[in-house]
Amino acid sequence: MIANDLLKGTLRTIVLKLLADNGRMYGYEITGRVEELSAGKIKLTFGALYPVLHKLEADGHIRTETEYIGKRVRKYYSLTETGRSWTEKKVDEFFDYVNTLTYILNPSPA
Amino acid sequence: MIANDLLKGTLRTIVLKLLADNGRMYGYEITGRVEELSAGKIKLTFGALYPVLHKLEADGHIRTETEYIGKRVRKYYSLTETGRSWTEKKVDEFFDYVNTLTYILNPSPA
DNA sequence: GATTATATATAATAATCTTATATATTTGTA
DNA sequence: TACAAATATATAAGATTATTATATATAATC
Repeated sequence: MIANDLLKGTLRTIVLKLLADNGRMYGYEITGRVEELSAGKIKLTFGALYPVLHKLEADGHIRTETEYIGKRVRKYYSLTETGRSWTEKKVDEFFDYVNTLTYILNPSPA
Repeated sequence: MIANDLLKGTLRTIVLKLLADNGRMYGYEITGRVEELSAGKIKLTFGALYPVLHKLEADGHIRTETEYIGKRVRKYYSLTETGRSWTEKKVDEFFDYVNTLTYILNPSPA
């Protein structure tokens, strides 16, 4: 498992990108997908996920639909229009930051 | 300037790596070097830097020497033995995390 | 003489993540 | 059929970490 302090700041971007790629997802599904895609290296806990989802919704980046599977409520999250363009921006920012840091952290830069 | 939320979790690693590459540095110098190496994209503020330096010192990863330049005190920070190996570990962890996230955030993964 | 750059540092606040807790349904197994 | 495990939501207390504001002082430049 990767040192979790690195997750900070990128969690939101991960969630946004997953929704962009998969249309709509529910919370439990998201944590599972992250664990799967990261080969178990990233564990996204609910205590971190739900505040992020609620914040994104409050900011208008995602919307929710509630469905019943039997008697159980399932809450689907999907991107809004603004959320979609914001996701692109966030992903670009991440790679931009990685390029900068790669330069700084590269083995013995002359 | 890069969205600063990405700085979280990596600030400590940046500081450690700079000290590994430059032997010893003082606070003001570190902020300048980060701005220089990142072409102004990363602004490391003092309010963030000093708590990190003091924490690293308290944890035994760095040590300090005080010198007088005229009447002005200058405090140099340098890595300890444990700090040096810890730096390598932290840098490796960063690149490991980047690889994982690059996979997740890559444009439309099938 | 005034401003800018150099140099340290703390405190209040905000944002974000971890860990613990609560609740309830569905499925699989012994 | 009873129990455990998996599915599914969510909040709250606490810890960590960064932002912004503030304080202090010297050296250099205009």
